Amino acid sequence: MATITDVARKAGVAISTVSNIINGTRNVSPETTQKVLQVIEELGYETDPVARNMKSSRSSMIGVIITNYRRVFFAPILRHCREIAAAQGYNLMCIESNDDFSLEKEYVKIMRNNRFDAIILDSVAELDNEKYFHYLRTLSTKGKRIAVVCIERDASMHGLDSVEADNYMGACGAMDHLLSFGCKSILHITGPMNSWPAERRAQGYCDRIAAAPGLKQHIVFGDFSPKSGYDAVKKALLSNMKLPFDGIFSSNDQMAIGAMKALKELRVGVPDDVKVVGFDDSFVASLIEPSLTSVHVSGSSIGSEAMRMALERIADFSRPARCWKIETGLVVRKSTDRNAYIAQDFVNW
Amino acid sequence: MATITDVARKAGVAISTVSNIINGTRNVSPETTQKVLQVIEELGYETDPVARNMKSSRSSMIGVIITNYRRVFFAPILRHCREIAAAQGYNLMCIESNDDFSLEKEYVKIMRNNRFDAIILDSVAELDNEKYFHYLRTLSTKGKRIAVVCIERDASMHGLDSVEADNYMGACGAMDHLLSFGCKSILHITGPMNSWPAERRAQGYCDRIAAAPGLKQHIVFGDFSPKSGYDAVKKALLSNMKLPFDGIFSSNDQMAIGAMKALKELRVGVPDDVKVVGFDDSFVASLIEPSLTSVHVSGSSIGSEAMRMALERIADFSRPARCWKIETGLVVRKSTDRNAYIAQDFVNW
DNA sequence: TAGAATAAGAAAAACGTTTTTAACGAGTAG
DNA sequence: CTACTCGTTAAAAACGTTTTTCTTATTCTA
Repeated sequence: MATITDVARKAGVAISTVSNIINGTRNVSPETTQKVLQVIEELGYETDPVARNMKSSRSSMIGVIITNYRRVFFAPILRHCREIAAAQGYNLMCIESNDDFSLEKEYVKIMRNNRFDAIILDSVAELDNEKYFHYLRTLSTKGKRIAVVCIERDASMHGLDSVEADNYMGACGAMDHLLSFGCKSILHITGPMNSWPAERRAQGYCDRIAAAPGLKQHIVFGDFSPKSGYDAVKKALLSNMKLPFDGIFSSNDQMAIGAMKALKELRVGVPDDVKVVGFDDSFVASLIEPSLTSVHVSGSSIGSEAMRMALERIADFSRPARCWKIETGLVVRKSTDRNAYIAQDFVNW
Repeated sequence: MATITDVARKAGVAISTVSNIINGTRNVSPETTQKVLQVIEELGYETDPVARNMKSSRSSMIGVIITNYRRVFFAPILRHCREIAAAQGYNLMCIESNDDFSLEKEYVKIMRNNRFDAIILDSVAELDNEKYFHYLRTLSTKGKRIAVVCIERDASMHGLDSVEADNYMGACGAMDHLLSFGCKSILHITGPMNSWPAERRAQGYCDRIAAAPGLKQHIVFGDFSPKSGYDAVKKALLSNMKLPFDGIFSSNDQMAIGAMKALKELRVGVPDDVKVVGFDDSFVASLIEPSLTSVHVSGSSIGSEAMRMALERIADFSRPARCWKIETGLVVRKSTDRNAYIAQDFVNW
């Protein structure tokens, strides 16, 4: 591997001159530039990113920490993060925390120590974990500055840029949809306890139940996995002789599908006996039969907005933190309305 | 951030002594060790990985390049890669090439320049791309040594460690299964052209068709996306009045599910009119209705074996390259056999 | 035309480590 | 008592950049 020294020597100029040409740091005469560029070409020289990082504390790397690769929801987020980052010369590096806070912290530290320029973080931390969020905040304030953007939660009160889908309103919309069919008993299958979106969705459920005269909460705890949705229904149905609910609002699609699987095994009709609504509108929603009504969350928007925020933050660390809310929208399919039809459904997959 | 110099000064020893203690490079007297360790604790010193990398060309990072996050198949691979790597103190960093060879090359280069210690690579390169594989080979032979392990293809003839599912035999098994039901016309939906597993699976299909008296090839090209499976069936059925096939062998589950969706819309019964077999046995296979018969490929084995190979390679760059074959197995579900039953199906999800 | 301002390039100092080489006693053998 | 090894520790040289400071030559202004 040729080094900058080799280039300088072969071109007969000083090292600093080569550096200035590469980075456009200072004026260099056209002739010198020309010659150096040619030598760089000849030698196939590439700047060593590690040495550059060492000296300038820029790595050109942006890290994304997601909770779980199994959640198909993350695919479009990562895709768009990468695309936006690449357009500005940044390289994406992704890791999964496996819903484990200590693993998340470990990777944040690794990225900090390696001077990543930004971190897009889908955290599982409690939102009132003052100490942790303060620590995250220091990453963008003290010394080497690392832009931190939270996704799927609003951490702007902690001084962190955030991008979040409007999970609460999405849940309300889903509930309104079920209620509009006259559902009298709606089961909610939650996500894992440490998921902020899951918490917001549950809150929407609770509020709508509270506002509907005569309706009672019926909650089963899940963990976003299909199996937990399946188990939730099996459990609820085994303990009762007659059908204890006529609607299901699931905190994500994958559990909703598990739930529908269980219903089918138990010969319960969807949407006739039970109407089911999922969340995320991930690709599986349009694939299964009956297709799944779901709250659409634009992963691509989350990904690109989060990355845009990160890049803006890198450009200016002084502006105040913002939270970008992404609108959700209900996509009605056959799991609630047997006549629903969407022309170009799952066209993106 | 405290540096090693701060530690040395405060402990009243030389920098090299501190380094030796941290890395266990040389004997240091117990008293000195004790004192230095204490100072490290007090100062909260952490070794700067960038500086270490600069000097020693070890980054403690292992990169994984997968083709596409949308393929749910990758989740367990990544999970297990991370776990095995973490046990030895390595950090995983993952990126998707989006099935794009130039992007793949770019990321290989980035990982090389950043001195990643190993790269687990799901390449989309043509297997006869001598130049590229030779380049990959040089990464582990010349200068700074980077262990390269290919997954989902056998690149051992190019001197690269490989881990690969036995896609060919898996495909043969799937075909034998369909043939055992007396299927007379089997449609194959392929994966993308640049996917080696897809190529092997197609080869298994072709060979079994050739060996079966009176059967003809019937191939539609897909790209692993559900939509392409859906389109494949729609196209095949629109052009014919009567059902042109009684079996479908799809190169992955996601296309098989798209195909089944199309069949359902066209009121074709599965498994009665058409029997469907997928590949990968991903979590969606057990979720849909009817559940999907699929060739099981252990993503967890691929992930952990690949990482193990990488770690062994790091420990010894001289041994010859190997290819580890992962056995596949058919998981029979209701898309081929209406009476199939699996007790703890999709228990892992 | 003297003196200052400007431009281009060179030299050198860092960044925080690892690793090689050197230094210094103390113990041991001849 | 010299010479040698051995066990510790210190000193210094890298690793490949960026960036600050220093030269030198050239142009501009009064």
